[in-house]
Amino acid sequence: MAHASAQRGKATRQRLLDAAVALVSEVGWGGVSTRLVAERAGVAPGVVHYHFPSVTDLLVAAGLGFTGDLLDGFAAELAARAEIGEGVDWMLGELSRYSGTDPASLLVVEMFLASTRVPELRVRLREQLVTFRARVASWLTERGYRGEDALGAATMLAASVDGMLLHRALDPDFDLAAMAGPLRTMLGL
Amino acid sequence: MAHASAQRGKATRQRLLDAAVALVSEVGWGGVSTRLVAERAGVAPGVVHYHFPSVTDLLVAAGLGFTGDLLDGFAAELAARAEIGEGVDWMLGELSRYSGTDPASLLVVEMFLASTRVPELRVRLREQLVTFRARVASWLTERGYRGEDALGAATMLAASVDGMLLHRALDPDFDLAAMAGPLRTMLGL
DNA sequence: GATCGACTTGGGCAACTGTCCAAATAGTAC
DNA sequence: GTACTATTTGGACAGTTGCCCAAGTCGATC
Repeated sequence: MAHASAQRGKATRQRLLDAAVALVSEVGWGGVSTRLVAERAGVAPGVVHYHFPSVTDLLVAAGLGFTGDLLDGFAAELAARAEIGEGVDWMLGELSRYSGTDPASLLVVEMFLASTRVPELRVRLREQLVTFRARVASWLTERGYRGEDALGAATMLAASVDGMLLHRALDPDFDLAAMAGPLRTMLGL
Repeated sequence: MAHASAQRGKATRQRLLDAAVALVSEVGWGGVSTRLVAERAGVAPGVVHYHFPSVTDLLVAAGLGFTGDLLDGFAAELAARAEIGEGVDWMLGELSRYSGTDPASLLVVEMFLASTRVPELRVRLREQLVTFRARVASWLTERGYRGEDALGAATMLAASVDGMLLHRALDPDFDLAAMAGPLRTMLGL
């Protein structure tokens, strides 16, 4: 092999990314420090700036990796449903697994917020979102969506999901089941 | 008068609250420091801890004051509309004034996020939200909402609004007008 | 053996943080 | 004048921050 140290380096880099994902959820985007992420990854503080130009760069890379995987998985699951109603049911079931205060939800909201202050993050997160909306829209169309604007409905759907997560974080009694009616009505079911 | 200094004190306190509201939007909840907020308010750093036990207490008080006023105004405007359709139109028009990256929107999202780590903030912000949802639900009912669960619809509506703000922050091309269709359908119009 | 490259270490640096507090200020009451 | 209260000042304190870097480790190659 080329260099064994290069392989170890890749592994270290990945551990830093994983640690960053976990820590953004726990202490917030701005609460992740060089030493904290290094300790969590089990490496010396200096390693962080060897693998990444700055702490922000590490957080951007880690966050985008996470949301990219999340959206891909979400779109793939939707694609596996033969009817829109089935998809909505699956979606609400899936949504119930995210309390709004779980690590994944917190990371997503942190990224929305950080993207207003980190231009590169905003651009790339937007790309992921635009792609996702398009995939949902074509899924709707292929399943016989009867409304005029499938992309509009997909956009509304994606925004609603994040809004519900946001409100669920605040309100443990948030009635997710009660959302099924309005959601189905919105999609013409 | 009792004490002129007490009156000056109240004014200073208010300037600190105003400065905190502005700064949370600009630099984020975690980015507001003692000296930064003092400088913005035009006072010495020590004043902050004279009027508030901690910087967090200042931020909580400032944020809750802002969202309380915002939700009150929003509910009052809705109440002034005779029909649900009118209310939705007004809402979308109002929403277009919030880009998602404007100070008010950013403050709201910052508060959602901070509330996951500041218990007192979560409890009181939730109270404001629950009250707001109830006001919207009774507004819907009084205007002849035909669905089964007005509170569910109000909850979905409030969550959707915040979700749209979140997504609009990321995507300047977010088509608000295209949301009118799905929204009206959701409310049975 | 020696040499090379990639990676890792741990400490140094200036700048910043929240909180505290002795001292100063100023308006009110006697 | 003195006494009292409320507010304000600016510096002190220990702790943390991002980033940097000389020195070190370690496996691969000659």
